[in-house]
Amino acid sequence: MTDQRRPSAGVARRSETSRRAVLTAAFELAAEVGYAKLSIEGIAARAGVGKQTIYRWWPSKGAVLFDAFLMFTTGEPGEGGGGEGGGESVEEAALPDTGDIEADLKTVMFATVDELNDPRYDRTMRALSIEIAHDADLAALYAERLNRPMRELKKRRLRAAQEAGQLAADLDLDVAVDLLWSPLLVRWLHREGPLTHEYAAALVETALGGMRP
Amino acid sequence: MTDQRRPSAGVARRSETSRRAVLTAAFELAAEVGYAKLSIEGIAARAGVGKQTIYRWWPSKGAVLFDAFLMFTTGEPGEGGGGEGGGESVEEAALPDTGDIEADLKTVMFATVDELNDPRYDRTMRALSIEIAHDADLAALYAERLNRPMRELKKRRLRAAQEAGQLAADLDLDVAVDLLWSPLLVRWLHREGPLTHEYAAALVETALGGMRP
Amino acid sequence: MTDQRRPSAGVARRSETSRRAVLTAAFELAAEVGYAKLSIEGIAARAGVGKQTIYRWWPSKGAVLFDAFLMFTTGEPGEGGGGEGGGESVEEAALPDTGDIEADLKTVMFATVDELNDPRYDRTMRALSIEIAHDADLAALYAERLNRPMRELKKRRLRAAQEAGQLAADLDLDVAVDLLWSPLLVRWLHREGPLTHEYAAALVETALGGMRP
Amino acid sequence: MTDQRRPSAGVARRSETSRRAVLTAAFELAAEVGYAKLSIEGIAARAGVGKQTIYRWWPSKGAVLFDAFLMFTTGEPGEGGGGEGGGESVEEAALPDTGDIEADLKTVMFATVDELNDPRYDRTMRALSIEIAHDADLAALYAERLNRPMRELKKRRLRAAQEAGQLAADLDLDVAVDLLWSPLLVRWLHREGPLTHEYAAALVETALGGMRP
DNA sequence: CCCTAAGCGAGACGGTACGTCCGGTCTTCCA
DNA sequence: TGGAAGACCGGACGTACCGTCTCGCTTAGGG
Repeated sequence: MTDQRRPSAGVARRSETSRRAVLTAAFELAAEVGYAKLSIEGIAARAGVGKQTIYRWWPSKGAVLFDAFLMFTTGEPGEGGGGEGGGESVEEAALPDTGDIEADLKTVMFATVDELNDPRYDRTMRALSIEIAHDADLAALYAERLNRPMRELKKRRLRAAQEAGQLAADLDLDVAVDLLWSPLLVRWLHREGPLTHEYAAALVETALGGMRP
Repeated sequence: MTDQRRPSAGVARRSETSRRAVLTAAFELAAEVGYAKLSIEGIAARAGVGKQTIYRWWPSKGAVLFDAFLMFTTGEPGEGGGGEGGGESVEEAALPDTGDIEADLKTVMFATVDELNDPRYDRTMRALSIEIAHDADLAALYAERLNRPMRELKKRRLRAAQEAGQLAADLDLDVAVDLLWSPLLVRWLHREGPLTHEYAAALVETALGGMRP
Repeated sequence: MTDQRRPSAGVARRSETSRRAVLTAAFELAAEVGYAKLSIEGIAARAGVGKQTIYRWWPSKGAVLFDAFLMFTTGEPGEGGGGEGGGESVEEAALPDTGDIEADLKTVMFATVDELNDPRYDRTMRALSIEIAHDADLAALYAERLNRPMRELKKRRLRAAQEAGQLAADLDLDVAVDLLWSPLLVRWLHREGPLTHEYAAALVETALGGMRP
Repeated sequence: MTDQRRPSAGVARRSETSRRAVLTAAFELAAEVGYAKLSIEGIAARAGVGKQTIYRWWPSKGAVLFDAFLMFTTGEPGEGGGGEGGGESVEEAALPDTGDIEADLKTVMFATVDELNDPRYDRTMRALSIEIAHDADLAALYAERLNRPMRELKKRRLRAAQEAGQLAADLDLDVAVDLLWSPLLVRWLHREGPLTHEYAAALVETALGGMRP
């Protein structure tokens, strides 16, 4: 997000306490009140922190929210590039692989559906989504730090299936991932209909088999 | 949005002039400054209208934006009144049908891609999308008045292909529509990558043929 | 206030019902909510009258209040010049005359004190006073229609005392009236101290006897 | 008005610059446009200050006006802080004392008359008077901070005359002050007649000599 | 006895100001 | 020197009234 973490050298002593207080407050407020009423003023107050402390370390409300999300989702580190110590949880994770790609995809997508149906996660994720939608910088950050690792995981599972001959050898895995997950996201974000396991299953089946007879 | 048009009875009717001025101002401002700087105060000023006139007839900034979009997209009516005079443009329209479903889908999706790449349309549509994402009422309105007609059109073309034996007889057309268009929307809204004809073509081909070998 | 009453000729038929409803509403609202929250909108609503009916017949909020005061204070007529039929109540009234000017003055001033201490009268009169203080036109009207008759009454009693040799022959009665009543008004309007009979009595005694030894 | 000036403790202290800008703007605007068009919005704009800065430190428009009047009338301090540094100008002042109470009173009252006839002073003072008339809190403040010192000055001169045997030994000086000045105020505020030196002279003479023969 | 013009209630309109909230910046003190 | 505290300017929020302006309706003349 920002630079910081000039390890020793000059001086630089960002308060870890404040950082965590801000991110925690942001995350909780997002879950409680949603995007519309989420204010930097409110975050600072809830965190017991001066507003300047937020402005000093984050460029925008979305950036705070993003870091908060990162902290509570992946291991911890939040933002500093430093950390090979934190991202591991994502790196080490893997999608289930029972050998049956259709079943495994359904398992994962059902989990996504359940998550999006949880009000707390819904509000947080919705707030983040909205920030991303109108802040290109944040979108890039999101793509790189949150979306890319997730997409890698998905592609890894698809690649395994491909190598097992269950998917077409010339399948573009990025397109495949979009084909499966995007409809879920759109239906959720724009509330175009109920987000059910049935819908997710239909997506998997249709995407796998294709629309042709 | 609102009802109005109690033809006689009470009295004092809504000013059509003001209504159009507001919607025009909203549409133009959204295209010019984007969501973040779109204010009711600004719309009122640009429209030469008292703020109360906006608050009187629309429940939220998003509702104004929605009506503006509706007015400039479909024929006219916006919300009240006209009735059977306006919705026709959408109803009467139809997707191209050359007999080749793959080619026709690409044609339509290329057009969508081009639209989303146009900065003016991008800003307007993005503003509307964001409003929809955090206003369930507006989302319902959008689903009903803007999304449903478009989806009907798409499904009509798919149904024709289905009847011609080019698509599976048991294909769920709603799922099919989502499969094709959602990835476009997500990539656009979250700026996950360049929105190109190539990408759209890949989507069509993969969705039609399926991911399996 | 206004002209109206072109008896026949064109047409002109002001609704007496509305006039009274407006004045009653104004008077009651002034007594209930005081000057600060007294609005033409509120008066119209309470009177069940269109705002235009007020703007048509009165030039200002103060004018309405003035007429209301006039109607509920002196007999009735309100404003139309027509009426030699209404002012009589004031004309016919007279201050008490027991032959003892000091006692009589105290009686009258005690009554004034009591009136000003009554919350309902206080609020109404205060609202009117404030309007008068920042509207020269209204001030002129007030001086002519409400203040002058009252002053005449007072001067009449003083003149009687003067003729009876109880007051100096060369006493300027207007100055005398001011000397007696103004301190009461100022103390009341600016809340400079408690408005008591004692204070009124002291005023009368000092004014009569003078400040010299 | 307000307290403030917690010298150390918390932090962030009030801007003296803003305070003076607000009071200056209020004073000038009151003199220029009068009570009716005096708005907090206007004061803030003219002072180059955020509205919140006014709302933060003053409870009402009248309070601002009062402080403005205080600052431009007595030395300076306005309300908070300074303390013993400001009130002196009034304390040290004194009414003229030539030994002739009648002449001295006329001198002072002529000055008052001239002041009230000055349009700038008239508008300012009228605005303040009106605010006082409908705000009891402000009235108390006014009585204490502006009226009391002035009254003290007047009583001091009257007391000197009393000790010199020119006034009755048992004269209530407060009543005497009211007797002399209130008629001036009422005639001015309600515009009951021309405010002339003649009128003031008549007041002094009548009050001194009494109404009796 | 109808016709017509007014007054009427209702209330929308373009505006101004209200008092509040928040965004970002700046300043002061403490640790 | 980073951080808490919070004042500051700016500007949008949503509300309340202002004074003006249609609307249809009602009603009282004059034809």
